[in-house]
Amino acid sequence: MDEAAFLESYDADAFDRLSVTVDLILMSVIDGAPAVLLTRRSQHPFEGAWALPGGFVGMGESLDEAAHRVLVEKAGMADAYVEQLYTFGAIDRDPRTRIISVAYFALLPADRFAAALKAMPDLALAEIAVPWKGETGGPVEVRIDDSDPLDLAFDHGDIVSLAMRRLRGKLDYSTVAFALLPERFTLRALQDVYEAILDTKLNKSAFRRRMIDRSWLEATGERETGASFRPAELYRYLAPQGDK
Amino acid sequence: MDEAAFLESYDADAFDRLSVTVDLILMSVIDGAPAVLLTRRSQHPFEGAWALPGGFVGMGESLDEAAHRVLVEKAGMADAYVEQLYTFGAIDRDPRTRIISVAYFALLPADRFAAALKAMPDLALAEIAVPWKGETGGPVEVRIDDSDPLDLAFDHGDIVSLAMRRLRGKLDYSTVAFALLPERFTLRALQDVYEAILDTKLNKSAFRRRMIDRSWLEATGERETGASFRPAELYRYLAPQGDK
DNA sequence: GCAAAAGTGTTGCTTATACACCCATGT
DNA sequence: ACATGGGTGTATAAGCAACACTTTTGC
Repeated sequence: MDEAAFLESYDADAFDRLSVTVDLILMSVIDGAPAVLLTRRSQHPFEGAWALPGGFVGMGESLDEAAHRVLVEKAGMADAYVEQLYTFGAIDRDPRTRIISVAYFALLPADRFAAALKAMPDLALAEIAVPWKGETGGPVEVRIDDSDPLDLAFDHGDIVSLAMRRLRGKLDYSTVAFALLPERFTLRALQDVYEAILDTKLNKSAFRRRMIDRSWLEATGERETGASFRPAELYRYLAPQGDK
Repeated sequence: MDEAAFLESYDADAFDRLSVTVDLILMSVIDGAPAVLLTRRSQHPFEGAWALPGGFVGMGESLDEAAHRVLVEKAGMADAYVEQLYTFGAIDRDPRTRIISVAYFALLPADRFAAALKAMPDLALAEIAVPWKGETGGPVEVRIDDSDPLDLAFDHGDIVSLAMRRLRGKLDYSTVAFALLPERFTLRALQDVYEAILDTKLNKSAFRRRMIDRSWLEATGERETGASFRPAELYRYLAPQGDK
């Protein structure tokens, strides 16, 4: 049998087929704290509980395409920095049937949420707190408006914890922080993002030098307005170019 | 309708269901070079081509369980350090039907391959070469016995490239290197692993100090035998304990 | 004694931290 | 003028690479 004939006669049902979803961890830094976008479930299972926005992956779309579709349809965002996080595949993670979830995490500047929150009333922003002072893993706490820590639907609490860990881990050696800021920003705003995610105070001059030496930044020559003190210079993120 | 009734009536076919596989990147360092275990395909598609060992995920097993099953059945290994790498979900990555693949990468000491290679004649070890001298991504070259670079089946070339990049990235800040060495090893052997993966020469004394300062290592007091020169001390990996 | 590799010490450079100080703006 | 945060310089400490050197074994 040649390959064409083989493919012609291939039976896709010879092996089990599973339901596959993508779930989105849409993160930002808001008022000095990391935050994640949640949606209130309107159906069973976990009706009324808070969950990550997600959706089933269709036959005709890649995983990345599905993630972008969910970003638009369920989270009300036009676009964002999106990156695959991890795939969750425990047998009983969903009470309905066997469902595998590919988690994507997305980063957005704080101001990008306003429109979506207004348009879609089942969405809310939750603050993430990292109770473990050390570096290594452990669950995080998620709160909406200073509530008690929420129990998220499914294994979404684990997913958010992993996303938070990944964000911390990538902060220093990658450019993820810039995805959390508007196009122009001050070095102080950049440092605030770092401090919120790492939950520490950083030294001002050391931070400035490190950032400028990396040459990921370009001074625009423009300055902040409206402050009642010396206005700070606005910087812009420079995508790495030569990369050698 | 309450939740029990909802679950009772849930139709798992309301959404598309996809075929899901796990593919294993079984890596080691052999004769001073990174290596990966490949299997020769005996069926269409890509009959005769080299591919990663893999298998379909069944309804009744988690992704991690499926990865371990493939490790045993397809790669002939009893156990190994295994970690999820990435999930590949392009629409046409498999000519048969829509198949999503969750890639796991596994690390083993060089001597653990001999038995499997003998017992399963369709397996082979391929050497990985990293042609790009810089840090960032790019495809790697895979060779069996000094052949020309192989074209692997499916998108397995991309998968191996990503695995190699991940291995490099994790080397410095994690303990993956110890998974590539036997239980007792010399500091020279450890340095050889680092040099093979990073494809650079490292400074001896700086390397020794760095490793010992990390306190991941314990001197056993025993020494190498059989060398015609000063025998080196044997060390053992100490799993991080307090972790604080 | 010689070859070969283990193992140590010293020096200098690069990078991070602490802290003091000056600068520019609105009130 | 002064309060406030932006921005810069310097001094000290920590970490790392280069290199020379000493030690221990088999032959």
